[in-house]
Amino acid sequence: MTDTRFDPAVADERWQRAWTDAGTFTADSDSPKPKSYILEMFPYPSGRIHMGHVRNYTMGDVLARYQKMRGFEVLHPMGWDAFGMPAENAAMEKGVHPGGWTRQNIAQMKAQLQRIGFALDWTREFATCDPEYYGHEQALFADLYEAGLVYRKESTVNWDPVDMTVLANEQVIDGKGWRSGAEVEKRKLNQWFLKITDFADDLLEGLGKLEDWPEKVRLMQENWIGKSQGLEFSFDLSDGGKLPVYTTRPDTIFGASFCAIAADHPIAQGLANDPEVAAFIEACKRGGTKAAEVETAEKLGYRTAITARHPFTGEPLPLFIANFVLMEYGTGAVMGVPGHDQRDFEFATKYELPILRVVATDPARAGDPFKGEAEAGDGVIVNSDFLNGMSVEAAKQEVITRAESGGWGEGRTVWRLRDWGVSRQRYWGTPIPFIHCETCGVVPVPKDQLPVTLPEDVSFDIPGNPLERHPTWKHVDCPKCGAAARRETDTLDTFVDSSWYFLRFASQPADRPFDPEEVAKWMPVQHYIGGIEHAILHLLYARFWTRALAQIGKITVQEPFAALFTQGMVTHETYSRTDPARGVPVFFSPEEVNRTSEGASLLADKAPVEVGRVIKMSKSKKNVVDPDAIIARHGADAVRWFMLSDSPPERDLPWSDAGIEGCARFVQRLWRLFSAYDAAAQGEDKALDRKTHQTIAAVASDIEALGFNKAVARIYELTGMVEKAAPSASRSAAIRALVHLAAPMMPHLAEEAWAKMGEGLIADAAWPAVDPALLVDDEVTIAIQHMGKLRDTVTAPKGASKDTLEALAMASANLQRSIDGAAIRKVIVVPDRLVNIVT
RNA sequence: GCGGGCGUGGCGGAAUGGUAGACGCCGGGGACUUAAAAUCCCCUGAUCCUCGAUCGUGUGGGUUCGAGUCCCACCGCCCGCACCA
Repeated sequence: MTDTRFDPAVADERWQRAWTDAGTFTADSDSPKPKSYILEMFPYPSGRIHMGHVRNYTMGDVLARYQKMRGFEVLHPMGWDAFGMPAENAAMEKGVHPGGWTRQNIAQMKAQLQRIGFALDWTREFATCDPEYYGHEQALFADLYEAGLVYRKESTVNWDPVDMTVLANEQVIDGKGWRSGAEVEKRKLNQWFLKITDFADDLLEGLGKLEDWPEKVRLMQENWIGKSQGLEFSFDLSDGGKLPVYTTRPDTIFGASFCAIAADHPIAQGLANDPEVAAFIEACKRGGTKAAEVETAEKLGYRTAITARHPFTGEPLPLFIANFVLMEYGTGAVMGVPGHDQRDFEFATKYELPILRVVATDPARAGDPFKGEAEAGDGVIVNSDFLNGMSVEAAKQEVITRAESGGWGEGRTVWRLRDWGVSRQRYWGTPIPFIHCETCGVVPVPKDQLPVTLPEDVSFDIPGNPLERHPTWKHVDCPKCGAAARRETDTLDTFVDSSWYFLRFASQPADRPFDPEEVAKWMPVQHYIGGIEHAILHLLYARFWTRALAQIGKITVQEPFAALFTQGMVTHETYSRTDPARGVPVFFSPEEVNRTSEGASLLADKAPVEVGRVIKMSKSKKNVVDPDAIIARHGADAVRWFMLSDSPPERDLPWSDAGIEGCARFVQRLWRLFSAYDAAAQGEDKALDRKTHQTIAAVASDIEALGFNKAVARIYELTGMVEKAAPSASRSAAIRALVHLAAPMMPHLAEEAWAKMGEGLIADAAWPAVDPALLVDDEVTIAIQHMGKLRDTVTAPKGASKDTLEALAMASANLQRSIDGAAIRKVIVVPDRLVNIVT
């Protein structure tokens, strides 16, 4: 072989075409092989692939290629989460159509992904904005409506009066619309909801079985679902009314010294004809909802003339309207127990209300004063009549039992999770397939009329929903009575689109969303890989949607993703200078900067720039490296190798020029080694055989555990050893093994090498078999310790007896010098490991 | 405030309670070359140094023959949630 350099510019494209032509990665549902479904979170088509995508998809790609080599029929698809606001923003800013803009972005990004050589089944590609896709989604939505899992209700939303649209909470910044900057209003609108709360218990329960999900994500979902158990009961009010409250601490009921209701509680509203009350309610509304504001906000209350009668003592408790009580949670009213709730403590201190101790560490301390804060911890109930001496847990039960038998309250489970509002006053989304008729009410669009497609002729020159003001689109006849009716102009939250796409990848008949039997062959997804930012919303919605479809009999699987992996971000240091006039940093991109080991300077003026922290690549900090440029320069395999090296996949990966250059060098180094392959070499090299087989086994288990950085390190080790080895049959076998080990990670290089030493495509080859006999060394290094400190090492045969090892150790001069004649009290021998002498 | 994670060389990081720093990057020295690139070899935690020794995994304790790893307390950084009764 004469090639001394591997040329990715030629090889990458050659093998990408070879895989496409052979249909290498086309998944066959009818294959008798065991199935493996590998999925990465599909991208939003923003226009460019970024390093985060490359890292995400490289990990999935290694798994997919490895699984294929292990004999699995692999489904590894790709598509586009194509609806959403950026397309409408582009339409407004550039005067382009959202559809055209999105399609163009998809074409660009697909070409980019193909240049990285991912083992994707492109025959299953789709975009959520394809009418074929969202039409099936509309059908599923209608099915869920029929099953009672979709409903409409009036709810309060964030309304941007300038853009004339509903905003998600995340789009409200300091009370203003993120685009328009206008003061956001609270509006009551009729909205579509999905009944996710029906599944709250099941979604929570299911988390316990997701053993291959990160603990962190499970906890985040658990907190989000927010199950709490307590007592709901009613106070009799002095004005003759009743006040239902909810508490998780019924055990502290004897410590209650006031009641408080939310500003938008009906009782507070009823008092609002008093101008003082009205003013207080207004003041509460003005209070910000931002985390920082909430934390520092003072507890404020308005004392009404009403009192509430304590259910056990009969004491009258003052009723306050308070700014810290939320109408959305529980009953919008609380009993205040200042001794054992920090908020109530602050409130009681300000308004000089009694602070009673009803829980103490032991009964003798029932009179202890509080030390400036509430005591929310466990203990024994005191100062509480019949509850005295009980544990907190027992007292909770006792109070609930008495309330239930007395008929004035009952045990209740309350969830933090709310039903999922899916209405968006937007154009670029799935039209909600319903028609509003004066006489028939809300009528689903008949299935044979789906999809309800988006009109093409829309304008974005003025704010608001283009569907709403389209001249003809919304005017339709009622499917039931035929009278003139109005089409729903809201579209679905794009999270709906991503809640079932993995099912459509598994099976895509034309006439139905998916085929249940086909889906059952592939689901659940074996490895789902994506960013931690989707820990709650997307992953919770997808789990819910899967359950909902199972409940209405569409599928049998309950959990969509058997294992979840959340990968770290790709980061880069930042380069900046402080603008002397405005005092703010001005950032420079890596291309504008000359980075040396000492520091960094701007290429333009040679003057230094400040090297900032290593943070996530972002346009605003200009610390972005474009994958295309890197691939053009170093080839796809070097980039893939970099993505897998060094950092554990769940942690952040700092990008560096030196790092990618090192990877490119290693690609060439491997190429030289592969080029030196000699099929005819003779002779055995037992040590190398051992190393080869140990490496094959270790790389396999590392990949299976997604420990790509460790697999990479082992490949480096074996490479080093093979390079130093003399020619032999063992060395040739090691080189062949290395091609296989490299194949999932550096597929183009591996194919190029395999073309010269093997048959067919390495992508189709089997993972090399391991000889168990070669996995164990016949010689081991034994550590010789004195008092646990290393004094010497010695080589011994594997499995040597304890006596042999002890004798070997005692013969060590270094050990004897350390012992220095002291009496030996104990000898610890760990076979094949160490000998420790205790004196 | 609540919940979670992480602290190991100049850097990214290895290490079933058993030789800390595998592997990579950076750096230093050398070989080859007219020269450079490429490649190859050696060194590279700190201190004292001749063998070798001492110290060393955020800090302080503890368990153990032996602790980066287990336990307790603390410090720092990062992430998520947050007036959820």
